Amino acid sequence: MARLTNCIAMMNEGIERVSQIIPQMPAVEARLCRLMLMVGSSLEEELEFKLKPHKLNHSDFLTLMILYSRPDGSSTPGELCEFATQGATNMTRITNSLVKRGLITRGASAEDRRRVVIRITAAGKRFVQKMLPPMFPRVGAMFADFSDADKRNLSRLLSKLAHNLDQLDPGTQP
Amino acid sequence: MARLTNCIAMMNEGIERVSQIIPQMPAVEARLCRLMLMVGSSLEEELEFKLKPHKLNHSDFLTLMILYSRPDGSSTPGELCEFATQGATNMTRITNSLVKRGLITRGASAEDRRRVVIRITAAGKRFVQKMLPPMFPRVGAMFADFSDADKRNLSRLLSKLAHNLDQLDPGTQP
DNA sequence: ATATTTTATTTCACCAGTGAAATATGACTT
DNA sequence: AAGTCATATTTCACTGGTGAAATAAAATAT
Repeated sequence: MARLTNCIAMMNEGIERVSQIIPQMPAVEARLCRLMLMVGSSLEEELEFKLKPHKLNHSDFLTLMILYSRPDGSSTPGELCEFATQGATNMTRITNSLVKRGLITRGASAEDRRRVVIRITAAGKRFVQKMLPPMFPRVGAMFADFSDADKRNLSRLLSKLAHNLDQLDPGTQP
Repeated sequence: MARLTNCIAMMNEGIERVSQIIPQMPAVEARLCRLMLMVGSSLEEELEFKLKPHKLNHSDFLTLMILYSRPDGSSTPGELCEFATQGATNMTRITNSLVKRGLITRGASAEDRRRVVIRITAAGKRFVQKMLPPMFPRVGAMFADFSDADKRNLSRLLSKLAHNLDQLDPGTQP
């Protein structure tokens, strides 16, 4: 049975009831937030499902993909934290785990001894090149009935929301 | 500085580079997925930020809100798991924590002794009614520059994606 | 040249979440 | 009536994530 759409229907009912009790609640916006969070959770679950056979989780995968996408295949824990929206603590743990699997290496920085240089290995690159293609059909299938205009619209609306979230964020205000 | 939009820019570059190495990658769809995940993460962070003064996390809040929105203010752990997309293990922990704070109660079911009835308390209702209004301005601000058509479009596209995810999900296929 | 502040990463102890197993109960089959 | 299977929840041991503190190094101020 259709779980996510069911949950969405129940969420709609719940928001409807709460907005009757608290009429000043911005129900349309609250509902959009909730919908975003639910779809996001489901996307994450779908990604973790695809990664499971490779014994990777989302964070491992993202870290590896960031390194793979770099021209020189390297970065630092600090940069990886920023790109992957992870804490330093956790990036240490993630990189430890990937080093252990021989997918990346950890080295000293020539210009700053505080820094660590993380680099994807040849085995890591092969691992990514092997892992990605089987994921493509399901990624395509998620948007099977989206027109080009739909995709552009979704992109525009999400980017706009991202910009608004940046304006709000207390953590990044100067 | 604008963190999320910066990460998005870097993600765009990364996807561009990977799609040059692996031309058969559905880059548009991969980018939309990644964008969804990033915006979702940021929404979650924004929500956790709003909840922090109340010493609640997202799961506690959602569980409490589901109970608050029910006509009779009650549910079972099994139902709560379904609505909140949580495991049974974690729902035990979440409900234990909310019981401890006096926001909900745990009782026996009259018709099925395997079941537990979770009910929001008067204190829990007051807590919700006090907690929600200060959240409204920032919820509204997230969509400050969205037209009504934008909101309807976002809703339509997310619902469509949700439906596609349900079609894909191996966990719920009959 | 020295002291102070800032930055980068790791370690530690903890929190939120999970899968497997245990327990109790209800439904179904024989 | 008894046995088997399914359901609901909790417990246990673990994983992935966090904030605070520790450590080392670089930048800045004096």
